[in-house]
Amino acid sequence: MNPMINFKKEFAQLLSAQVDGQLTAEQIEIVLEKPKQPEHGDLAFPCFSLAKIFRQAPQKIAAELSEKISSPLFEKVEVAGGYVNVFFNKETAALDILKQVLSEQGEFGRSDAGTGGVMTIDMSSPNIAKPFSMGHLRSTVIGNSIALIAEKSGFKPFKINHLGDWGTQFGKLITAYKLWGSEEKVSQNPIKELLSLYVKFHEEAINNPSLEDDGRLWFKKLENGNEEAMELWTWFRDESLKEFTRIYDLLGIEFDSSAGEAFYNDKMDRVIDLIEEKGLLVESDDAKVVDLSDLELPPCLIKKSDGATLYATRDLAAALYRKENYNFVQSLYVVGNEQSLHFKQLIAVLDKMGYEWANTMKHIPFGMMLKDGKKMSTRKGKVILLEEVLAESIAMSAKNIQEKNPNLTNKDDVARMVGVGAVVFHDLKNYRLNDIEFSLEDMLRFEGETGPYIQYTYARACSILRKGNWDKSEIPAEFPLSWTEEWKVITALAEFPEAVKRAMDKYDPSQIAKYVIDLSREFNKYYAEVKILEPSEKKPARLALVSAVTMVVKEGLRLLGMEAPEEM
RNA sequence: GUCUCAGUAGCUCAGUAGGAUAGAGCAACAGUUUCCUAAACUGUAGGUCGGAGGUUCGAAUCCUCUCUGGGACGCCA
Repeated sequence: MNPMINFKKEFAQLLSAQVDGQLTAEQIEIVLEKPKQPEHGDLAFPCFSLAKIFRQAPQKIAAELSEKISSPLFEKVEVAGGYVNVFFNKETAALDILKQVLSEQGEFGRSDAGTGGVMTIDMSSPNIAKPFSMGHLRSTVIGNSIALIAEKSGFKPFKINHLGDWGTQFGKLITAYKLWGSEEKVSQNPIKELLSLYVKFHEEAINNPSLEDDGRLWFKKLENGNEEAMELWTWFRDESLKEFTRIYDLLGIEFDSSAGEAFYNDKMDRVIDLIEEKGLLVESDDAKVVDLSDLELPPCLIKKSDGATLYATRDLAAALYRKENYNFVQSLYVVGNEQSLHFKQLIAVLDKMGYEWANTMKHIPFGMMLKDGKKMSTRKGKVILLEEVLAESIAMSAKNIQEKNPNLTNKDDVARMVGVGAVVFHDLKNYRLNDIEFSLEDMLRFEGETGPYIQYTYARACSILRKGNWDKSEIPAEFPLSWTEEWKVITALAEFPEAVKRAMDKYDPSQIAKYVIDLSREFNKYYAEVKILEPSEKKPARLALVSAVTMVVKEGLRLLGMEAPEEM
């Protein structure tokens, strides 16, 4: 239980008892707000809605209410404008919060809201034979963070890397390889060579449209198990996975399943049969579709005129497979914004098929990584490689360490944590749906609201604890403090559980990132203002506070998929 | 054309189940280290919240219209 909730509940109950039954404590709790200005206290009740009911000026109501509110939890109740503002008893509140954080440590903020239900998360899903681009980073880190937040919220996350290892693109690639490729070149530098073949295919296809037909033909052969096609496909796939694994290792991300699109090849007929059985399959221009016009959606294409399957068919098969094998209570798809229509159609088809669990599937869209204000296109070879960006970021971080802390023992490790952290945090700190204009300069900025800033805050706090010989298992029984300087840090700590809840409710890791920025800012101000290690009767309590900060910052970073170096 | 997402300080963004004086970071300028890591902190400057109506005691937040930009819209994924 979040300690702040006690204060909120107390205030709401006291108010409720004074309003002639016009508002319940629960209703009041919802409208209670945290004032923006610290001089307005810690919690405020706006009286405007009561003004109508009682036909009195809100200021007058507030004044009357304030006289009747008193509790040992509050040190002061004031009236300002139409608000009743209360100030918490800092000693009591601080003690409650610190004791809780220090005893729960990394468990602080955990909830059982998910009641152990399985949440599948379709994420990352890079395309085989294409480089791992900055675009895929978003799905990967957002999905990973949502999984961590879900676990903390009582779900059982199940991360699925739905590899793009099937589709017409492979027909195109095989065509291009047979025309212009060389085994030697591909072996030497697989991804780069395959990408340039893919790009060349699209360049040539502009003047030679029959290439597209060849591509489709080769894909058809692949679907029919043609030996040559299968051999090439397996080769391309293996080489790609090697590269992807290198990146996932760097990011510290693992999957519970890497069943890609090809995995569902033998599960397609059944889905199509099922759709047909329900009488949903309609023929249209030689293709098979499910009509969705009653929902004002374009029809969902199930089978092409040449009999080959499509993306939607595979996703339907995958949805069915996941429900049957994992029995999810929620199924998330962390996939770009531009595919919203596809997921609307997917859910609509499942709904029409009579699966009541269709509405437990959720598309978690995110904005695009833009280059010069435009979408990046693999076909035109306009991609930015994640691995190169990570390498630059790590190099930059190593350079900083060399300048600022040359005696650091595990330099390489820390450079990796900070370099990777900078890139991950940059991606997660803003609202998911915002487009991001790619800027290496922004990404490698290590000052201000950045990953390194948070990690630095953590390292500084750890340094103090080391010098103060703080034992983190020790929880002092009392803290003889007035808590004026530390009050903002303490309230920031108390807000962590709410940030986790918000992040879960909105499937939005940026809620955690923003929280961790706020907490770090408050701590850094405190650090600049108060000499924590200076001998004083307050020192043990201050160390306890610093210890609590390290625990929450570290846990916040963990939920974002980032590491926290104890020195940097 | 239809649908959809967005427009807040020079730049990047918070703030939206309506609430008090719209907040940060970067960039600019001025400071802070004999003292716990200056990847930090303090201060100055910077705004008709795209525009116009409307609802309301109260609107960046809700409704309508409008302008601008991104994206999607059947045989790619």
